Amino acid sequence: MTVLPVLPSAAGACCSPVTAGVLDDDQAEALARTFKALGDPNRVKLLSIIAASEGQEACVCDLTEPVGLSQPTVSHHMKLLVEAGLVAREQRGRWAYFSIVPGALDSLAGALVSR
Amino acid sequence: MTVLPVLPSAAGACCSPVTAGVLDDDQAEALARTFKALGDPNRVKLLSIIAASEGQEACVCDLTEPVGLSQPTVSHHMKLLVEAGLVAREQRGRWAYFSIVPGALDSLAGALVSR
DNA sequence: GCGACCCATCGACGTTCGTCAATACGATTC
DNA sequence: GAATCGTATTGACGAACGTCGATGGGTCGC
Repeated sequence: MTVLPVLPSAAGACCSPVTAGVLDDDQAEALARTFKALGDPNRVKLLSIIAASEGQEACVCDLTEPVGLSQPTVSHHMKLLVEAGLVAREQRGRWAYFSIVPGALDSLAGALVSR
Repeated sequence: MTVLPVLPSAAGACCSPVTAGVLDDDQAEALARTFKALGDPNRVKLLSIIAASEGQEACVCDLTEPVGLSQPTVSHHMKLLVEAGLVAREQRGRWAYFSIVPGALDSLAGALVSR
């Protein structure tokens, strides 16, 4: 099926910049949840590795070695990135391919820009 | 003294987008440190309150009530935002005024944009 | 100088996070 | 079906985080 868990948080975040008025609790929490997913060096690095890979996708086996973490730990980080709506997971055969959700980072950047 | 701890992280982050290749450990850690500062709903809200205030600045006394936290907790959050280079602290009389560092959020957004 | 005021720091507490080894699950191959 | 491979989940542990009350340290007005 590969249904993408596109969170309403990301959609809501794109239209309410931090500097455009006082955010309500839901908006602030949605934004913080996404930023928290980027609040770990290994997850940031994982994201950049995927973006720099062939066809913007990579499997866990490609990610374990560059970050120097165990396979379960990488799988855990990837789960968080998927739940944050930043990365999509697609099962092909016995490999799981991860790719960056198009526009996810851009909409997040839109929540930071002053105008 | 009011020396602003302008972190090299912010400067480094502006020129190395996540999607422009595999980040090295220092770049990833610098980015993650900034994102972690935004990984709490109350800090995101504090940031928006400051941005929406008169003259883009506010004192702790203005911030305590909107977020519903105690004064020491707000002070703690503000310290983290200052250390992340997102907010500047200026002591005027017995009040401490906080303001958003110009361009800080924009450069952070630049680290997210795909191009 | 003495209160009153605003803010930062300290110590403490419960919660969440990052990590791993061990194990379980699903798909492929024989 | 059995063995193998890639990945996810579980359980456990120490570390870091968010929060508060209590306290300390400047600054202003009396």
